[in-house]
Amino acid sequence: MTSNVKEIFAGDAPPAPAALAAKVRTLAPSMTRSMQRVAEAVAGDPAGCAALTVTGLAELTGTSEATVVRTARLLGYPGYRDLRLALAGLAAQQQSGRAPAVTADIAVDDPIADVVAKLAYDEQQTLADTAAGLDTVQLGAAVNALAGARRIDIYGIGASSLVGQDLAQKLLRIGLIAHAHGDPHLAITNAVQLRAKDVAIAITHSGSTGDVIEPLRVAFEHGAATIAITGRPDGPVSQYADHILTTSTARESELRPAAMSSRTSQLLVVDCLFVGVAQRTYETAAPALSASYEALAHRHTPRGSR
Amino acid sequence: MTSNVKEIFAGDAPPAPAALAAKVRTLAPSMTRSMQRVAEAVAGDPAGCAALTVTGLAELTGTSEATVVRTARLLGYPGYRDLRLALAGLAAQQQSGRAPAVTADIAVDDPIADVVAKLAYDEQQTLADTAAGLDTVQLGAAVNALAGARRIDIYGIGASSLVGQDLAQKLLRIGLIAHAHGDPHLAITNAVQLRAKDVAIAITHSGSTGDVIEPLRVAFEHGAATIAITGRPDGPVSQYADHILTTSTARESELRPAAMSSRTSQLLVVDCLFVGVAQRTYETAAPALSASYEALAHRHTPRGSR
DNA sequence: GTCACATTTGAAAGATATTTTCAGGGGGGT
DNA sequence: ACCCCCCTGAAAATATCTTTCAAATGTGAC
Repeated sequence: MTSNVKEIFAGDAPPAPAALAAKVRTLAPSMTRSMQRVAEAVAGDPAGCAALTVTGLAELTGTSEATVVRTARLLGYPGYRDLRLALAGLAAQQQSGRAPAVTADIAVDDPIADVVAKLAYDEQQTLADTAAGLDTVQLGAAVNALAGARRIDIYGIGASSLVGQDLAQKLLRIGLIAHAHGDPHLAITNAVQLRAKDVAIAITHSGSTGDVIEPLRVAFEHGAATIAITGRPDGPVSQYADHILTTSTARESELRPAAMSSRTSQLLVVDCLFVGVAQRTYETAAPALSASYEALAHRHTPRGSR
Repeated sequence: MTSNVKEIFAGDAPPAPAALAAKVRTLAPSMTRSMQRVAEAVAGDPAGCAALTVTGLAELTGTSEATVVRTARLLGYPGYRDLRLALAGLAAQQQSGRAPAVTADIAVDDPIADVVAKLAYDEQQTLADTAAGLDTVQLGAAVNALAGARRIDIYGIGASSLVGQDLAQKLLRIGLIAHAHGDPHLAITNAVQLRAKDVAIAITHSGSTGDVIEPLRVAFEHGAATIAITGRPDGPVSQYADHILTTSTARESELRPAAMSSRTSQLLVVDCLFVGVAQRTYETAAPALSASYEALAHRHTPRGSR
């Protein structure tokens, strides 16, 4: 047990996960020259070495396969194959570690990969914020109103109009009578028809979009239950809303208009409403959901279905 | 470039690091039964599988070595060896990183607070998967095509129609000529007008929505650049797409229809396209962006606007 | 300075693991 | 019920990894 380093480590160390760099430093002194070259390469560029075969690494370091294997053994692995796996793991960890560079604003010269990462991160953040800030009592009340509604009118303009359409589509699919209005005049004309047992929903990020507030006011005054989905719960729209659902406001930048995160936020709220209503009306919703799915099936060409 | 998934991925995607779970879900539908077993094992226990040899994994899944290799290829790796390395990386990331907060399906009797939490979590997951699985090379090419386009036509039906409208709205706002078509017949009628320098975009989660594929085919045959945003890159729609942008597929349940996560995924892709184009055309886009913002200001009642 | 010994090193043989080939079998369509 | 196509796994072919062994190199003693 004198000079054989291999024996010192025998049996004790399960292959090292991330302690590899440290182990290299620890053991370097006890290594022969060519082994040190290998260890150095491995510690210096785990990702690159993980991509190499024994022969490749041997050539890169100007040594032989045997030396590479000996080095792997010395580091505590049964063979080169296992060292390679550990190397891949290490590389992945290192890479994921330096991820949080994405918090910065999107710049004009950002490579496309950064844009993807930053957008995804921002939207995830928006979702978390929205979920955290959503008042479940208000949400529950809104769901109740919707579940028993005779008719549902939804008002939204611009980007919010699409969110309204999304909600209307979903509610229709579970058998409710919902309509999304894009045109402010038609919206008001229709709002006049509403009465108790009906529900009106206004979607406006700013909380002060006149074209959306007006129809909600009319609905409110005619006795319908009213819901506001807005990022400004203190805005004018709230005057006429029985239930206020707050969406989150994320910082915006030139290349990332507010419309993006408000849309994400609004959609989450809308999904929550939908699922809540679907739960409440499960008896009728379940068959309706599968029915609409079946009806669409023939619209898809058979190929690629398996 | 028809139905061969291998070719679709050839050359473009360097083996995925953390996108693996997402990729498994994306490609699972196009897999054969035994391949699915392998993919399932791999996605379910990356660490465990990384420790296995081809033969071991074949035995574990009750299949043959050949099938394991085939699965690895389908997932975008040159062979099993490389899949194994990626697996080791994934395992390392998982272990070092986050708690794998398991999300149960949304149940009928879930309290509303749980619904909010689960939906938010699922959508965050969808975003992460989409970002990880998005091919930035394809994305860059698509952005290039859009940035120089004379005219842009967008096809989407049902839920995807809203995504198309969202994209059209955004592109219009930075001075591009974009139109989202909801009606299949009008879409085809318009597609005939397209020629080189024009871009056609088809949005379909299933990749096999005839009403969307047809106009894309027409556009393709008239020499327009074509982009497909789909969850099934091996689907029929890809035949006529110069650039394929893959959206992620999340598991769905009765109360959480696939439409929800596919919409989230599609919107992220669309946002990436938009920001990419805005970067590329910054000179004209920047003034256009602020101009449209100013134009809207008077539509908001003064109170609560700041 | 030279010899003897111990140690390191790489070439090549040997053992595993991976990939490819190919023929039999099962499922879906007509 | 039949046929065709495509999936599937056994086995051959190849690549990769491991071991062996002899030559080369360095080290210390005389």
